[in-house]
Amino acid sequence: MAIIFSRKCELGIQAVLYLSSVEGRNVIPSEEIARELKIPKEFISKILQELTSSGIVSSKKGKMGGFSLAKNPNKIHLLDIVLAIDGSEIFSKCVLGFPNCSSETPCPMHNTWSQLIDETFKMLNEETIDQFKHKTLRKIESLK
Amino acid sequence: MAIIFSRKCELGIQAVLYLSSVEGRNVIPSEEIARELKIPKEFISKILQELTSSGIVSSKKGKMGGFSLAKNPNKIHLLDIVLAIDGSEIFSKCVLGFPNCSSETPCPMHNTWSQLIDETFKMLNEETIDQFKHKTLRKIESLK
DNA sequence: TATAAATCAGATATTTTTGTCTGATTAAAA
DNA sequence: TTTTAATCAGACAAAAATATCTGATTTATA
Repeated sequence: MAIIFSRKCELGIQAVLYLSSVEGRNVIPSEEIARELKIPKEFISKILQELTSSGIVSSKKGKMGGFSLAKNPNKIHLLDIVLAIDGSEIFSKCVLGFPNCSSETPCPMHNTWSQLIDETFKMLNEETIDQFKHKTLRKIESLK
Repeated sequence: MAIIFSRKCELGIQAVLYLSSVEGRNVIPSEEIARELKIPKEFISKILQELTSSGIVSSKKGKMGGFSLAKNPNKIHLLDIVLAIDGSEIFSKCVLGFPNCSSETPCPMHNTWSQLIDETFKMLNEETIDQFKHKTLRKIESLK
């Protein structure tokens, strides 16, 4: 099966969007994120640990601890999360899997594909997570 | 890691492009395809079997047997190969992995992503493999 | 008709991804 | 100061994707 982002990346984005959508609270325990997004607690806390170490999320240990965004949501781009979890390979890798694909020795699909990937990159790089707040709230609601 | 097409799909496209690029020969044994594309013979013949059963490639058993395209290369679209191997999920699946994503209950990225996926679909659906012949020949050459 | 060269089917092995568990550590609050 | 509720690290388990192996079958040709 073809996929775009790894499952970890999908859930990482979901969790960051969730953190950006809750207002007036300091930190959110992973139990709540898991419950609201209907995903396993252990898995999402693993992912949030990764995002903590890459500086997108920050964590507070101990009782009353949990996770929060490490910076202003208008400074967090979707691209940051994708790069932190899935890396940059998707933007450089040959779509047909040829080992030495480049503009010098392009694969048959190289040019057409580059355009699509460039657009995707731009979108992920331009969109910041604060732009999704209302959409996220609606989506969380629809999961109930 | 993020991916677009599965490895099987990448190699399936490579193999079909290879078959479309050889001229004046009836069938090509998987050993030759594997050698030219520098990939394992057993794996590519497994993939070609799948493409045979979906009518894109045809096979001839026994001595002097091998694989060939089942139809005119200007009738084979990239999309055909993708659908045969990876299925259609990539075109309908929620990019953030939400279970119930649709235009009624869209995820935050739904609209932006739909546009990119539509463009990708169009490209795969419009391009036929005969259009890649010269590019394929050059690429094969670069692998040597 | 025997041999050689190929596909093909199914089983098995390996690797990667996904998900779970356990226990250590931390910090708030009773 | 003890209990409780949380992160965090690392090991482990399960599932999926990727790759290999074996042997049966098919067919051309010597």
